[in-house]
Amino acid sequence: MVSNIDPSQLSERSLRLFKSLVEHFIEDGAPVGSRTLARDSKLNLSPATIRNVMADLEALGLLNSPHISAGRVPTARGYRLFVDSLLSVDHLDSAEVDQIARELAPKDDVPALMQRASSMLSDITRLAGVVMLPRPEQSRLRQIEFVALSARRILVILVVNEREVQNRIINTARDFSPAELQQVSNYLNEIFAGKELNYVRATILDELEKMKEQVNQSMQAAIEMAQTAFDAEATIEPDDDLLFSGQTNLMDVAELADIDQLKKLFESFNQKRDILHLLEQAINADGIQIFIGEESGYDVLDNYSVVTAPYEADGQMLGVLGVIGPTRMHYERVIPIVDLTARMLGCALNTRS
Amino acid sequence: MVSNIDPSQLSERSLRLFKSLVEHFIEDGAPVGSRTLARDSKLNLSPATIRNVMADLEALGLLNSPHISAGRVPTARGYRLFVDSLLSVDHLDSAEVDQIARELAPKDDVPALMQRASSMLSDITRLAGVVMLPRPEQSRLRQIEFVALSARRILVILVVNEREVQNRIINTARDFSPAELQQVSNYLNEIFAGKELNYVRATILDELEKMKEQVNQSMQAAIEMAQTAFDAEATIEPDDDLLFSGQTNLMDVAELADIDQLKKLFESFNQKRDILHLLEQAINADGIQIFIGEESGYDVLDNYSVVTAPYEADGQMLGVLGVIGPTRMHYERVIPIVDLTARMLGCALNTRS
DNA sequence: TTTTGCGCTCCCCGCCGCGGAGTGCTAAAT
DNA sequence: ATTTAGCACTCCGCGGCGGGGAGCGCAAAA
Repeated sequence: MVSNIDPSQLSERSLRLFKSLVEHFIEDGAPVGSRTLARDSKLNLSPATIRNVMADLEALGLLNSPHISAGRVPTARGYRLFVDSLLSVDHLDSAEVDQIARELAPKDDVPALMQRASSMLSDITRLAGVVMLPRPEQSRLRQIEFVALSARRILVILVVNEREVQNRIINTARDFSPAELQQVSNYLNEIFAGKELNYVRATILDELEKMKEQVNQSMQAAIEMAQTAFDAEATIEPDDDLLFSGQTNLMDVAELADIDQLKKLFESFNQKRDILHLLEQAINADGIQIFIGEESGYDVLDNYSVVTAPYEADGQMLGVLGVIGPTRMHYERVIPIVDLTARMLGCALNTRS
Repeated sequence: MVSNIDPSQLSERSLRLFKSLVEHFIEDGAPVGSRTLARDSKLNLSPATIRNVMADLEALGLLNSPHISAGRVPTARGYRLFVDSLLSVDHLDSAEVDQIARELAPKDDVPALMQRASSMLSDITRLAGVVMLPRPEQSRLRQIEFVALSARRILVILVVNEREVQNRIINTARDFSPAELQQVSNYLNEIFAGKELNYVRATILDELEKMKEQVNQSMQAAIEMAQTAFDAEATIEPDDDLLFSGQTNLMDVAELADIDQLKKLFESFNQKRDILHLLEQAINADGIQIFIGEESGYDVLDNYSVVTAPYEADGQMLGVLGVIGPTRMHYERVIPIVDLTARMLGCALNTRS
């Protein structure tokens, strides 16, 4: 990877011109020429001077021109400099703050909250929103409960990691009375509460098999039931831990990009893998992290930028959310929105006690 | 709506030519002219004759030409005649049958099964797949349970309609002991089990408010808790009862359609409303139903056809699934695939006792 | 160091003309 | 009475052409 530009290498004037150019390009999407820049930037300079400056900036890899006689366009490296050192972040107006606060009111369940966070991001920014759901690095079984639906259909409830609840219906070979169920769950909770779920799954078969001989007959059936329960649970892996929304917003903006590229992007949304990897890189960043164009390392994301922020609750990192849009996006608006959303979502998830 | 064409109005020859034309167009997507048709159809006719026939077919509204000197293209009405009276449905080869059977093996939970049905449809047909989930016409509360997570965080479990489980965490104003919780759930089950969920929600506030004065203090708190639980539940409505997949497949095929139209289509997938209405029309059809182009009545679906089939298990209609693609699709393949998938899915859902 | 002036490049757009594909019509053939 | 052949016509798509516009680099002047 090529090193980034240190802004102190450049004169004040170059920086101002560069900033002006990037802003201009973000606004119009058309290559910016020396004349326009001369007109719009406050500095009173002639186009020719500006051309010289631009040639220097191009030599540094901050700009390039699509054609010899077209204006200049920022490169990924250029955006990087812009974002890191030149950008003045917008102050969100209170209407927007209100909207975010309202949408993220902690009034209902976690998945719905995530969903709303994602669609809110895409609505406000008019780009694609994405939220990575809390992926439990390790799942500790907190509690297991059985509820009788009918004599032989039993609802198994697993509470994992404070927040997460999984449930599943199993069928048993014989009838169980509510009292028995209570007994079984007490028993299992005693043994397994606080244990790591994979460990539970890995060892439960052996362990229980051994115990089986030592306990009474009613307990044997119970043990078999537990085996069924955990075995079945093994298939439930939180695979869909990425929520997108507003993908269609990208169809407007991709005036530039052809449909093939768009298709590739959408497909990578569906497969989730690449985006997931990218977001995982961002989870340890403290605060906003931005991947610009080819920086991400995934070629579907060339020409796109991803603005992310991790969110945490109760002092624990939970996941990452963000926005995907063209490199040419209004960073000064998007950044504070993503930032605020992450913090608000954190609050909404906080000590839901 | 304009009446459809009765095939007996037309000569054998016209029908054969028409069929040949439609097949040709489905294959290439280019308007079909008299020369090509003369070459490819078995009938030994000169282009001139065929031109006459085509002019008649156009007068009937089965064909039209994009421009005066272009070939002919089938209209929606034309496709309708083709599909209803001329189409010979493919026999699926056993590999495909196997694939469908394998993917729909009833080995895990209902949502995952639906998801797989949808993505399988889109994979096999290379179009967009859609599955409408069983929408419970009415939700009867079967059972309610409380599980203490900590003293003030309580997991509420609602079992609805035999199959469905909803859960939700609420926070209480004061501590509850497990025994108390048991008491509360017994109490609520006694009153509300078997009642319709909307009714429960509608009346619970009043009812409980009245009772409140008559019971002891511990019960009062319990009642408040129940209010919280049901009130919160009110927001959980099975809204996501439509599963799409393979939307990106449509981006290849839409060579014809511009990106705006595609965007509108994708947006209507997201909003679900229109597609939902359309599928609801199909739920009472017995077997395959096809909406061709403008027939659907939704203008986002102009130029697209929807092939649907309802699926049922245990003798009860559960929902509808299908495929969305360009009007110019290989109906003879898509139809048996949708049909088989619906039947297989029905089997997989059958008596999941 | 900045500006002016100049020549040059390249894109964009409208225009033209042509070949190809296909049509409709009429008159001849079957 | 059909079917076919012939013909004139229409329309699309494409490539080439040319002018206008925007922009650049360079060199010489300020």
